[in-house]
Amino acid sequence: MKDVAALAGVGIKTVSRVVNGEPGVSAAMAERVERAAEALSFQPDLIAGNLRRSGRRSMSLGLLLASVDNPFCAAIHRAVEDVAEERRVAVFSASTDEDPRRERALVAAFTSRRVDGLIITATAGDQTYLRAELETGTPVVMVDRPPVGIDVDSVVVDNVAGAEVATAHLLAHGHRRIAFLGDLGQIATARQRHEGYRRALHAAGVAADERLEIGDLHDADAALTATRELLSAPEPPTALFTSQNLVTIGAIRALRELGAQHTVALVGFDDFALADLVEPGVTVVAQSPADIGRAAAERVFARLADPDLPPERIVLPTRLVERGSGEIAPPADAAAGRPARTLETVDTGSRG
Amino acid sequence: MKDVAALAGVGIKTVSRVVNGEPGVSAAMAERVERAAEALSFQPDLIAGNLRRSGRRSMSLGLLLASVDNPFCAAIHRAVEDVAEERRVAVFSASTDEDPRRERALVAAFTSRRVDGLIITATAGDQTYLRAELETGTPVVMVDRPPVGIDVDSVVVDNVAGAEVATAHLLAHGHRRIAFLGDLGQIATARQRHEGYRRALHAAGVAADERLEIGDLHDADAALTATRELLSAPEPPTALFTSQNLVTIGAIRALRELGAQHTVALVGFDDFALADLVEPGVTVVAQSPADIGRAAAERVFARLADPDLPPERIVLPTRLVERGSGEIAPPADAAAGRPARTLETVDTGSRG
DNA sequence: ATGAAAGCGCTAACAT
DNA sequence: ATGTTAGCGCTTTCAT
Repeated sequence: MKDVAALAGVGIKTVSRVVNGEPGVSAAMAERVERAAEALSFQPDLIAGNLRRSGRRSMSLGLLLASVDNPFCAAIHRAVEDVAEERRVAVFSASTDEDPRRERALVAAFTSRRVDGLIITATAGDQTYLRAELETGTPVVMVDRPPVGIDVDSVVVDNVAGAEVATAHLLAHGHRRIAFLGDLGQIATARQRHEGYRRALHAAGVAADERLEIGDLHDADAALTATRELLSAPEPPTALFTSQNLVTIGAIRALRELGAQHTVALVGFDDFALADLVEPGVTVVAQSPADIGRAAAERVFARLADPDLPPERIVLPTRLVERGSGEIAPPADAAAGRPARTLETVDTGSRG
Repeated sequence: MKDVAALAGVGIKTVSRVVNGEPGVSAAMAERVERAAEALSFQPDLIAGNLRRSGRRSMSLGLLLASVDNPFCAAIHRAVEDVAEERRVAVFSASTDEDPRRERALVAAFTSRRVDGLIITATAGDQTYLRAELETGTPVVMVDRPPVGIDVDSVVVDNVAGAEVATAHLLAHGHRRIAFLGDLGQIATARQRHEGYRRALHAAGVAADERLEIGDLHDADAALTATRELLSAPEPPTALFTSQNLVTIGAIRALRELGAQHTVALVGFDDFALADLVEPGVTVVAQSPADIGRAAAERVFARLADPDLPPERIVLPTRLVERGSGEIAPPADAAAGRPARTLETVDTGSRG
């Protein structure tokens, strides 16, 4: 900038004015400065500028996801990017792999770069370590999972209700032995989905059977093994409720391996690509990750504009998508001793 | 930092030393400074620090993808992140949506933030606009597609060879009417895959039929429509070669819609999740996006360490994965007038 | 309309 | 072992 000023034979402040399109510069002068800037292929240093600029914004945002490589996270990512881009804000992203220590390290990495806001998929434990950030006024929004130990904005779906709908759907189709395949117990949404499953069983007067409830499945392989074992046990389930993307896929692999995909019913939490193309199509309780991401990013900017906003909990809807796997009836002999079709006509009222 | 120095009753430089773990500070002093820093919950400003620090690194990297939301791109993204994280470098990412203007704007957004390196999936046209960046010494690595108009590092796969293998595979199974479904013509890899397709046909002595070559398909819907039309034409193809992820998925939808998934053969370029779970499994020429991303990121850091490295073109292998859809033989009457099984025993030699 | 000086939060170079 | 001064590239404030 100094060089540009020298070349144009003007003061450094005039260059600053021209570059930032500030008023108070004659056309002739602006022209001259622009030519000099062009000649030196000058590009203003946004970082240095914001060091002194009022508001002291870095025009960047930090996004913490389970993994940028996970389709659910990636959809959130894209929505956040789109909202940020409109405001000329760049986004840093990183993957926690569900490791609380990584989460803290990455937050530190972002805050030391003075991001204007933080969007976080919390991993576990609590987020009290964010207190310092909150005091400096940095907006923090939790996505997908609720905050623990701090009172900040969050964007979540009603996991309990979604899981209840999924389970009720299977009950309505006559199932009584419904297995629950859950993600890591440390993940809040995994626990909530388990809770919804239990509530639905209870509401239908079906006793929970702990042998049918498997947790701590974080990838497709673990889910495959667990499903295989479940189905080869003495009293196998007639239906599965899988509480997450990868778990659903693992379960599908196991069902196909056993040739049981047309006899054992399946409802998954989370939609995924090609869910309609496998045979049978996979019935899911879908979330809209793009909506989650957009809402979170918008909340960051809203709070940046008005720091006094009270923390808000934004709850987005889930939606049951019937594709076949969830509408399979139990075998005639499976519900022996119980009125198998009692709930057949119950409407879960959850579409849309 | 000033405040910390004041509270600890020391000079500002001592604080700097303690914070950065530089030698030459007595244990007692360090202890005192650390306590003061803790009390004020001081977090060093990495950006301000790097303003003066020798080397002048921002410890950040810019990654330009077609879309962060695309599984292929997301896999690259994750690999880049992992390499960068080891070096305590944060990564900015953004999506071009194949728009050259967006590409330029996003590069500008990154360079104005003084990223230490740029990894770019070029969209179209040429990248001469990057000249200025290159002169400042910023490492630029092109991923997935070769650079145009500039001589920089790149990490690509041999698309021509991969497409040739895919097409030869179909030819070897007796097909003579093989359709090509390609991505946007502006995309270099789309053109290369088309070239490989043509070469394979030529090598087998099969005349190209332009009615079987459809281009400019960028999403699943476009591919679905195109496939539907191809298959309902007078002389439909007996096999399809789809040159990209989403195009493959669109084609699968069309095949199922027409009930033709077990009669029309299909080989896709790019692997995708659940390719093995649809019926029949989808035969693909797979790339390894994680390897691509890792190689690109490593190249950035290598060039950062030694700016005089000559630009290198890193070519990664593709691999044919047979899953069923590519091994379907043409109907007995399809090859009328031609020696349908001549190439049956040709080994493409491309596995691994 | 234009420019000089001070300073953003920090590190480099050089004292002491 | 510790502190002082200058200055990174820019914007602010205040003068002209």
